[in-house]
Amino acid sequence: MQPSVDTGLRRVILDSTRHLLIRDGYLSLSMRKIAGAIGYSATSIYLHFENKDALIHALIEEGMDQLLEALKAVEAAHPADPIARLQALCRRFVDFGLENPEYYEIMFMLHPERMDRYPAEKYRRARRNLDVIAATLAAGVAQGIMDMDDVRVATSTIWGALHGAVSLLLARRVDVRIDPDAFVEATIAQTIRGVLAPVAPEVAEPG
Amino acid sequence: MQPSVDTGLRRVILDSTRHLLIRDGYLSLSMRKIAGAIGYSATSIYLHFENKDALIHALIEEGMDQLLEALKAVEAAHPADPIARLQALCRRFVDFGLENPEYYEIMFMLHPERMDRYPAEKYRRARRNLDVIAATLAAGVAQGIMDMDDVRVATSTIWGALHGAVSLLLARRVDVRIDPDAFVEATIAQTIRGVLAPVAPEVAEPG
DNA sequence: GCGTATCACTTAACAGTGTTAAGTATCTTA
DNA sequence: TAAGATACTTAACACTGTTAAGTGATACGC
Repeated sequence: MQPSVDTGLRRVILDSTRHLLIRDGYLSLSMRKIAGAIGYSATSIYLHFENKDALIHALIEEGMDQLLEALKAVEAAHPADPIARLQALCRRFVDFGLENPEYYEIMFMLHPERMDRYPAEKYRRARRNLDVIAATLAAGVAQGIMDMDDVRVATSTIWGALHGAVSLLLARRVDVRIDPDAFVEATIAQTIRGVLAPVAPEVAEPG
Repeated sequence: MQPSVDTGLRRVILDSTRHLLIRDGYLSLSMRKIAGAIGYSATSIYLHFENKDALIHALIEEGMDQLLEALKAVEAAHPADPIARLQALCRRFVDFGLENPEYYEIMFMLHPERMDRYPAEKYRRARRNLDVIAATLAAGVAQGIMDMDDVRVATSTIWGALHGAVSLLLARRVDVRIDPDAFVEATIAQTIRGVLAPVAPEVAEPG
């Protein structure tokens, strides 16, 4: 589909588009604007990307990889305690969204219909991020400190809760009288609580 | 701003726009398309609405009122038990989103920047929906069967979790191997669990 | 060296968008 | 009957993504 040889311009387009996206937002991102920024005609972009959606897809992939890297780092930093790891993963996900709002928007807030149907292969790429959470939940269940009906479903509900919090914050839909940090804290706390195993009632705590 | 006398055309525009929105989606909604549907020129719409955003705002208000009505009905159906009421409210919210995806999209998934700044008065209108949840939480706390640091924050986190679930489902971002109903069930269950008061440990259950 | 093909790009254009300025009937009122 | 308001229209502007056709340079086979 794309020319197998990377002429260099493809890379330039990607970098420039990312820059414009972060600076001006997705809404004002146009092919002609990108073209102007790189000093080429708008149609030259079509020599390197099938259409605008394909260009955005490429950026989404970059964002997914970036997020995965961040989550992997968190995972490595908390090898022992799945609860602490889950908490740190949640926080990192939320922070990623709040720190990269334009990236988060194209990654998670655009409809597949609005985008050209997001190809299955790229869905898989996105799902790798969830796998980090799923692995943490599985570890928690294995250690007996977490409890849930289905790890896969729980992974998605956690993701949903975090995504809801991030997208409401980004859209400035949360009541201004509520401190955003408190909102995030409460969301994560509720998320963690939802998967904790109930304290074993028959065994008295030592001391 | 708008002519104080409702000429009738304003109402026709609103009805036709709602119809087109539901049938074809927000993405393909254009002023000329609306104009064609009502048999007037596109510019005639501007005699009744300041711009496209104002027209969408009017539909959002309708949607908010519709949702409020639904939530109020749920509230009335569960006057005694705040937990059952909260559960029913959550389900009704999710169902509203899934049953009215196009409405839900303009109501909750459009950015305020993307829209003309959503006027404060209308934010208040939207917030009335949350007040129903907040009142239920307050009732639960008063009865000692719910527990949370801050009712307002908890209201928003619940809303966030539900909104996350709905928007992921609408965007078809949830793993296809996961049953949507199970996903919704788990989300609501987790949401409820997050606000329940811990079972008093010193009092043994009867039997 | 010559002709041809290919590559990387351009210009021009199409069909669409929201929106504004100016024009035109019709109906009301002094 | 003249003036003015009302409710609409047409034409146009500046933008959008995208495609078809054209251009100039470079590479390649003979």
